[in-house]
Amino acid sequence: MRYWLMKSEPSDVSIDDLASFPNQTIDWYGIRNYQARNFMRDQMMLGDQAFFYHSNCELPGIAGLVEISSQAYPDRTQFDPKHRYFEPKSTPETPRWVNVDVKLVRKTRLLSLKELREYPELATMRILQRGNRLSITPVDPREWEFIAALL
DNA sequence: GCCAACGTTGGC
DNA sequence: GCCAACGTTGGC
Repeated sequence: MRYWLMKSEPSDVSIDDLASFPNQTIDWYGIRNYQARNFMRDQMMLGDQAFFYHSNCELPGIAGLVEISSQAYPDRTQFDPKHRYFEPKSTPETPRWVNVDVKLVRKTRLLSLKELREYPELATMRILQRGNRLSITPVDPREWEFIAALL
């Protein structure tokens, strides 16, 4: 089992939005970065755990715990010409983008980015590195345990 | 809204 | 295959 951190803009999908969805589950659509796609396609397994992270908002930080509840499959939004995530180069036979399903485990307190930066134990986390933009990143098990104990 | 950092595109 | 230009991300 692996651990992950997955960013979402709360103006798009917040932790409270996720809690309100059927089965408290969402298809993690809209990933248009090859590295993040490959994580979902090649490494994510059913039952993997992830932090749900609020990004690009007033108070960025970890907002909840989620788990991976499906294998990767083609992202529906790439086929919809009217969708902002439309991908003209994708066909149903050769889809370029995939997503997994993500299910809420529980909402947590907001563990802010500012607080995350205060712990030397977390200094090597990808999310804390300068210029980091990757929206899905692996989390080291030791970092996972450390953060989980703070929530 | 600013802007640094990064990923992608496309001409050559 | 290089790399300049461009678009996006995301903290502040």
